[in-house]
Amino acid sequence: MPERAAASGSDLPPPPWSRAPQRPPRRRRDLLTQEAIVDAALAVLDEDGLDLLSMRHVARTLNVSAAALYWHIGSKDGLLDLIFDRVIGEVDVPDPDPGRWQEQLKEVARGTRSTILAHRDVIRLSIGRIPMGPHAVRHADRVLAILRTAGVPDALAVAAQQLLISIVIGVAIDETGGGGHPPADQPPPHEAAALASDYLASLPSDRFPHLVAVADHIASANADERFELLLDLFVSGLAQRARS
Amino acid sequence: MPERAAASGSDLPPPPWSRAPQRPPRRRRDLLTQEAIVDAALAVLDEDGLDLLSMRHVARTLNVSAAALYWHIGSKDGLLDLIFDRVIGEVDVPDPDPGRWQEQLKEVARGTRSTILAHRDVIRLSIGRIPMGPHAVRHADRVLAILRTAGVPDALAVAAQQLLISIVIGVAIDETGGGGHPPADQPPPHEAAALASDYLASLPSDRFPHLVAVADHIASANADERFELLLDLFVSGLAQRARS
DNA sequence: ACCTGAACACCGTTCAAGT
DNA sequence: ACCTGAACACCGTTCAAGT
Repeated sequence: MPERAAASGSDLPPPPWSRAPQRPPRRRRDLLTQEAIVDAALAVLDEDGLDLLSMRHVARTLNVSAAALYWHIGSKDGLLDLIFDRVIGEVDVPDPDPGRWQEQLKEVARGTRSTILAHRDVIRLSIGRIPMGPHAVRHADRVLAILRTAGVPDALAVAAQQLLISIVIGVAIDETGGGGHPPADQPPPHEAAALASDYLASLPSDRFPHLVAVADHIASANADERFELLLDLFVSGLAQRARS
Repeated sequence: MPERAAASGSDLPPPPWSRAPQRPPRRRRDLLTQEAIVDAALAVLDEDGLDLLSMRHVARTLNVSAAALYWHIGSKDGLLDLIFDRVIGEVDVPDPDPGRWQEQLKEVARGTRSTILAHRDVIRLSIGRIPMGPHAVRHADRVLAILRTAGVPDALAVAAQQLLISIVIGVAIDETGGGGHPPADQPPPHEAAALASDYLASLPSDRFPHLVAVADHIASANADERFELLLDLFVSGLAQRARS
């Protein structure tokens, strides 16, 4: 685990429609800081899931009244914005090495996937949030660096950078099916997979011939391999375009 | 818009860990039906968004007490399961035409994308839900039919079917950034895009040289084109694997 | 300047009681 | 069998009041 990228300081101009107030990092010897609140909230997110992430719960964690949080983070949405950017900061992107750009892209994708899986519910939180905090901006710049330094034309580089994220998120969503913090009473991941393929195999094969025929392939499907397959299709296809 | 696939009747065995009770479609001349509740809830989802989709709200829509819903759908999670499967049923999958399998895969992807964009918040609702209702099962079988009839080996077909969904969802999430039903006070989609690229262009170019350099490409990026690019990379790469 | 307590308008769900 | 009303334990947010 790399330490959180500290370079992108908070001295940037505020992104548009930002919902968290800009507060100096620490004034006196107060109990609360934006950072401390984000820490606590992220812990709740990881341990209890998004559904149990309430202002009151986070406040209880910090031995503070719920209303106290509002002075620092403005609103729950503001807090979620901060959490999102914090998590983005956890994935590190290598300095460009033009000869290895295809492999570097894959490394970024793998890193992104693994931090998503480390904070499974961040994916639900991220939907509808345009990533434009300091860490998000830094991340985008560094991925673009890999592509542009390798000679990928700008328009294609922009598309590739955005598609890469989409791909990783899409696959991660599929993988958290049944996993993550279940909405209610779902069984644990592997048991769910077993139940699922049992169910598929039990379906009437005259109505669903193909599904029943491949039920065992579904059961034995490996998420890592599938992800690598997609990365391969994407990156090698991209390289082909970049050449022409 | 095709009518909802009616073939997959409710005479299937219940999927594992189903959270909605199985109720006969309509007993007497009661006020409520599972179907009527799903209709109402889907309307609320489309018009007001997931955050405003509450049992009480749906019940108000139907001139019924909130508690009345529970007899029919068991829980809110059960209702969300039913909505999810209903929406899946809206995308239609063509009968296999082996000579055109690559184009058919793309058609399915485009159809899935457009029904997601027609029910933008369904994507948030879908996370963590394993699609295994009658419509989901039918959908999977028909996509597998296209692949297997074309001679794609089973293991690859299963991977391709799952990756195709992941890809579409991933791209759709990216597109609903700022759109959908905003968490709170975000600006409308195109205004948000303008604000975003203005912000990117305003960043210090010594710290984010690549991002600033391509800010205009980001502003003029076309979601449809990007989607088609990804489809092309995916499907043609897949065809290549299938041949070897 | 930073934080508390109480209040407002909501939630999902249960459960006795009605018909 | 189907539905209501009231209740329980929660929410996010605001706001006067304290220090």
